[in-house]
Amino acid sequence: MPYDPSAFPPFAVTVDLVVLTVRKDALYALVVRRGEPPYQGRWALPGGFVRDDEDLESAAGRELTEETGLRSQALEDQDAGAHLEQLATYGAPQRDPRMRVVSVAYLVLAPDLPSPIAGGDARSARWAATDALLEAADGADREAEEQHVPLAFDHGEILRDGVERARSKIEYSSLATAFCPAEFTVGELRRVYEAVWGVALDPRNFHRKVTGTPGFLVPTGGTTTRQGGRPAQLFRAGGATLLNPPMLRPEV
Amino acid sequence: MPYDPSAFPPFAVTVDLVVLTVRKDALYALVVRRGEPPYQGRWALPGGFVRDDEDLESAAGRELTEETGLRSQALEDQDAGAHLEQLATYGAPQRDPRMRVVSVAYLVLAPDLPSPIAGGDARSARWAATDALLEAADGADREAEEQHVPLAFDHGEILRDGVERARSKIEYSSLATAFCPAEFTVGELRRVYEAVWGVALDPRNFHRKVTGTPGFLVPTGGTTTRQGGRPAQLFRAGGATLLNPPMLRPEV
DNA sequence: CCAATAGTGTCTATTAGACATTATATT
DNA sequence: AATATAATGTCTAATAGACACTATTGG
Repeated sequence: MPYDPSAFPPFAVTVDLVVLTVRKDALYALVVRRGEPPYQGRWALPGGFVRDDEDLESAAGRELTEETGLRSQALEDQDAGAHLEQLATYGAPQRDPRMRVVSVAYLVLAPDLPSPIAGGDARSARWAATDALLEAADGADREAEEQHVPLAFDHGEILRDGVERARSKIEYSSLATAFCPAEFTVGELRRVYEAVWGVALDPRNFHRKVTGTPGFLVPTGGTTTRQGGRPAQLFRAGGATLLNPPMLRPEV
Repeated sequence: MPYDPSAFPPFAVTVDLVVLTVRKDALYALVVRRGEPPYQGRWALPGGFVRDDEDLESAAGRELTEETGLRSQALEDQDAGAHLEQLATYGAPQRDPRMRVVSVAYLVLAPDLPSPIAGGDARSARWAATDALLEAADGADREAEEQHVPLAFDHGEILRDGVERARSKIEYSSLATAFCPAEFTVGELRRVYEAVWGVALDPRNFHRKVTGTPGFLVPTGGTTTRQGGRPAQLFRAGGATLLNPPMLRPEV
């Protein structure tokens, strides 16, 4: 096709973030309250327009920092910080009633933050259990109830895809450690798996499995009793990104 | 953010296709020759602009039909036709020197086509071995050689991501059948795995594994000798999309 | 006959999962 | 002492992988 700037329709491009964390033994997502129409007053995923000279991943990282104060951490990096990866792109013609918007969604896996949310636009941001958010997206009949209001736009669908991505990725990658602080115990890592998958795992088999997978965990030498009981060894994430053999999700 | 149409920079949105097929026991990708600058004369992935009122997946399906005559087949459908799924989105600011373009890449897995390519713009389209295309992307030193010219734009990177997606997805899904005709033998399916992974598999263990995985294969009753030797049973793809247990790629 | 592919059977080392036991902290 | 969590050990059924063997075509 010949180059003709008038031959293509103009789009707005945004990034939306599915920021997940584990707290209170459940999976939580970051949502922000919308201040203007459409969907005024409803909860939505954080996000915003991609700037003129900005890479997509840079835009996602910038939005993340603006909303949470977290530093993003691309796939390559190993240091502390949240894991960030591209999730999928959503571009149905009427997904935003104002104009044609294509949104590139990014998935962020973050440890439970000490301060609730320390960002700029934090007044109207909160963590919400993904269970409740996704229930709302399904059962549209009882919206009147407490938290059972679906997310704005197609953000319910995006959140569902993000949760499913997280659930499957911790099977065959070491990403579950992204939900943990820099140093963590085997029990804490197990509680991450249990929260994300929504199942109970045998602590003894889990311990044998993760400590036996090469490159998954590296002992730091320290111990902690923050969970009560016998002191547990502290680990940090090892260099391995792909787990072989994978962690097996029960009865799938 | 308040709604202000002048507040966001305009983007062009395109779809690019990674169309893969198995032929001659190797993985091949569809490429088209560029007629205009930039990268004039170079090979590129097929693709084009998303139209004003068009869904992203519809645009990908339309481009696929235009380029190959194939009917696309979204994830839900089970009938004959190529498998189509979203791969990833590429939006580096300078990836197209003419203007800011965000490209949503789609992955298509197609059976080996009887006629080479029966589409509109087929004059300058061909199947190319992915090995050669990706070698070119790596070793930029010997571009002078036969096919060792890298793909236009960032299409080498997109192709690499598509091949990697295909390699990993046939492990835990029944997608390998998308490379086969409607009816196929266990041996033909095994050659698909061998071509995509680039390994040799034990025919006897493979047979036991795939026929023992519930929902993977459904016998049609017919037989064929098109491969020579003893007649082989014909199968079609079963309803299962996720394989449990997964096929295991050797020595990864 | 031989060569080629299809299909089934057998053996073994490994492993997932169930569960016992010991260790070390707090209350 | 009672209780909680950590860590290691044992047993068994299931399985991946190696490989023997038979079946059925074409040349």
